Amino acid sequence: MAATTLGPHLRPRKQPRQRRAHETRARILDAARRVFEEHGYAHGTTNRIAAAAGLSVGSLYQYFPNKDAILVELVDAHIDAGTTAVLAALPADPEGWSALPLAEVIGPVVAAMVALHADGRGLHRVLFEEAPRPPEQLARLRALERDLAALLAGTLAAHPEVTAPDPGLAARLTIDAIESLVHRIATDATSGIADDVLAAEITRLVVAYLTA
Amino acid sequence: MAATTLGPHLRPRKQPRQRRAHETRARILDAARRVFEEHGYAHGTTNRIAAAAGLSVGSLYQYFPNKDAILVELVDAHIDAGTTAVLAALPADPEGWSALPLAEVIGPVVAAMVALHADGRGLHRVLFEEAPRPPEQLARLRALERDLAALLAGTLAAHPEVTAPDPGLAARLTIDAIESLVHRIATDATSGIADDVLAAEITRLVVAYLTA
DNA sequence: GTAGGATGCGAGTGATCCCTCACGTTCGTC
DNA sequence: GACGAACGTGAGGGATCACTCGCATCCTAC
Repeated sequence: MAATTLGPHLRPRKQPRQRRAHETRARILDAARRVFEEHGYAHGTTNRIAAAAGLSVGSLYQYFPNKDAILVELVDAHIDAGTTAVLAALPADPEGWSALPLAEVIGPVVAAMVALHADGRGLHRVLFEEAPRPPEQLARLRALERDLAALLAGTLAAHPEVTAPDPGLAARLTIDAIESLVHRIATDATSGIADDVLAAEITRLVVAYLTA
Repeated sequence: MAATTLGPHLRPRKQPRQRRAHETRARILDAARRVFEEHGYAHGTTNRIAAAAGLSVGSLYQYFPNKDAILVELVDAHIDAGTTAVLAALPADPEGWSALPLAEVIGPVVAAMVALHADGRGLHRVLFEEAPRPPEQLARLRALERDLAALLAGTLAAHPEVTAPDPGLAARLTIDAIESLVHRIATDATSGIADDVLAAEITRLVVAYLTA
């Protein structure tokens, strides 16, 4: 769960030494979340973030070398939360996956993903679509998805319910379908679809696809 | 297929009277596509667009009142192309949909969507994710999706193969799944999945979901 | 209590970008 | 060929924004 390896231009200026400083750092990240959600990336200015944190810009730049470093930290936190949530939702023993009905493997993962996006709906759009992300972070995301796809492909190949002829392709589409549907619908506040209904329906979709 | 109804701040300054002017307008839109694709929205400056079109900024602003008006026109064109492609891919007679195997209704639509995104991969990301879209245009997109979902829901309810208990929800998820999977994978140049394979697999996914 | 480092401040700098405007060039018409 | 309208030009105004720097204030160790 290591964070993105940062170039020097994205590393914090100095390490906080006093408790006050740690709190200030947290206040900045919190404020950034609110400001980005409300104003979007372009209009989420560092001055606005500092003001929302009850600070001056100068202080903000003591903790983050530039605006994008704040963004990278928010995205990294979200990726970590997602990874943790998915791993926690999976059965502990990978060998046991084949013994469980497919819906009981997929269902909790989808539910975890939906829950992860239930709050801060607008923020996710900003972090993952609107804002430019540094190549290093994109690479990290890609690697994570690749690992997850490989893990899933192995599981699918071994699972008796699965009929998909190409487990690799099926794994890729499964992950993309879950991610993009969750992002698209759970992120849309006007969808009018309850989170649990959405999770159940996405699970139905994926299981149907894999066992067709 | 009317374009987005534009506020006065998005309407063109004047109508082209000479053929040269029409060509200039087209050159600007063409250049904008290339520039947005290469530089993204924020760095796709009007000066760069004008230069890429072999013009000066002043001329650009004779045809478009501001930068966003160019973007609106590009997005509108893409929406229109998508609507046309989907309608053309559907069987002419809506009554006949129930008589056809579901895969033969869904398949051509998916193939049309994939083809629509095969070129200008990066551009779609800029137009539909990165760039801020005016509310009027968002409303138009939503309305289109709502109409399409209603149309599809009716078809699903009448189709003998379909087992989904809630056709409205199923229609919504079907459309979102197709759109978001196409956007995510067809748009990703590094995916390594051939367009026809992708279309076939998305079709499999949707049909499996609807007939599970 | 006091020295020195850590933290906080905010007006200002330089850069970028959208858009305008005063003027030159080309086209269509008679 | 000459006149007016359509079209094209590009330097620069005005605004915004990321980021800096010189200084004030607070904290901690001795």
